[in-house]
Amino acid sequence: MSNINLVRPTTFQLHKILGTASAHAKSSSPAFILDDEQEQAKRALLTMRRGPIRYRRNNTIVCEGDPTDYVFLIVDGTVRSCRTFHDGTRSIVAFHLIGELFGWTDKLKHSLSVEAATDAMILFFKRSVLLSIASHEGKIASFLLKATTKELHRVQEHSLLLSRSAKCRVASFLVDLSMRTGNPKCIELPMSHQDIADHLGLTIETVSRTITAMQRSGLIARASSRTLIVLNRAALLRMMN
Amino acid sequence: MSNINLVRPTTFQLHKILGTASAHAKSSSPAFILDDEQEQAKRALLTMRRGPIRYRRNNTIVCEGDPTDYVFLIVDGTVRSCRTFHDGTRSIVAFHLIGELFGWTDKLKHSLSVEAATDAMILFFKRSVLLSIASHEGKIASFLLKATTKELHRVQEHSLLLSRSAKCRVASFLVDLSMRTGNPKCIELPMSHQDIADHLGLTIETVSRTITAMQRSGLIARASSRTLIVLNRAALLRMMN
DNA sequence: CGGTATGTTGACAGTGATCAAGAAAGGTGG
DNA sequence: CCACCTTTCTTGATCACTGTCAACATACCG
Repeated sequence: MSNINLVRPTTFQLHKILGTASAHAKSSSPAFILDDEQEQAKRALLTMRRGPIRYRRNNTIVCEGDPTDYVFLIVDGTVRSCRTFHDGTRSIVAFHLIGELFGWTDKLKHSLSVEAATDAMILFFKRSVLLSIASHEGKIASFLLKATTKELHRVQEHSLLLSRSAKCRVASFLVDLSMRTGNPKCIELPMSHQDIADHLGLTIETVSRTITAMQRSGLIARASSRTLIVLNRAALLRMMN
Repeated sequence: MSNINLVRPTTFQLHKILGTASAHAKSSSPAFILDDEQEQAKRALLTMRRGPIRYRRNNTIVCEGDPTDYVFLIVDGTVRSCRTFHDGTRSIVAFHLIGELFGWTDKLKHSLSVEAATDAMILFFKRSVLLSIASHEGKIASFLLKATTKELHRVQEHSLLLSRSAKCRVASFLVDLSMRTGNPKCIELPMSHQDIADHLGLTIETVSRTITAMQRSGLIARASSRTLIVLNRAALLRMMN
């Protein structure tokens, strides 16, 4: 774990983040934790936080094989969970955006590396403490279970994506990203094309060609190098099949 | 949910299954639930079971879109979690073997279909009941969290597999299956080649060719149409990279 | 024993990878 | 603000892995 820089966030920021996380969780599922329980869970979490620590782009937050002492919450930025194979190829299992909790496991060692895809601020929670609190605090247990369940859904959908065509993969990725960031019309890519390629099981050339093709067909336009404008959402959705 | 036949299992069978499930969970992770808590969790689960129901091979247990009223435990057989796309292609996200709990979600509707890959016996647990018990019974909450975490790990590894070569995918699948069934030397395939192909994002022809190639290289032998003998495990592991 | 489902093998085609070159973007120091 | 350098992205030509189509073989089952 290589901590580049240590920054104290304002209490306002923390509450904003945790608020974002729970609001997000609530909207996509039936009543799972009551609102006052959410509040209690939040307060309990805040008292046991460590950090946040600031990471520069492409720095490693944890390596594969590191002990699973901490769970992470993204205060700012985008991170990638990935593995680099012996032949040098890399696969990115998931991107995690602002407000998301990740890195939970019941293993002793992390099975994936976690790296900052952009400059990022990360809050740390000691896993053992989280676990012991969860054992007698139903709200924390529910919070953990919900975060894990949501992550499971996300990875399931991603695994389904990987056996489809390059066009479908890129279209799905862009639509999904626009949904997650909450702006369906304008897609700000926080990661490089290489990161996208490694996430979709494609090469950077194929990603580039696919996006260029979408542009030529009038589905999207480029506002800047990493900002896409959705011109024909219906056609984009059709491309996902 | 189409229940073909209803069979009452012996108490012996039930305890065997739940015993298997917890022994399995225990071996692959650090102390998470104490043993007596495991026992209590088991007993609590047993009192709220429904079924088991018997399903014939290829019958549907739940359809994508069905309400998520129940969570499932496999008493016997192998099931597949899958999705069929508009163009008729099918992808299998995961196979679930005897003793595994699956189908947990925080959504209102199942996002995947669940089908019997072999004749199977399934125990049902009402999700709402499980959830309300979990809110004040730490053991059940831990049980659920652990099952979900384990499933998340499995799907993560699978998504990593899908961006690798056909040879690597098939080799990894066979090795993984031999580990899960607990017999590293003899692989009894409970599912068809078509199922394997749909799981690995390949065609049935490629799966067939790859297995034939392994046989010709002396890595494996065929005892019967669906039973493989591992002759050179080291080479098989090397093929996984 | 015959019929259907499942698996195997070959010939060929296509999607996406690889290799290579160049263009654009971003960052740094003068 | 510009020159310079590095990183990232784009585009083209070619290749290879895996898919497609077709025919046949084998297993399974009433």
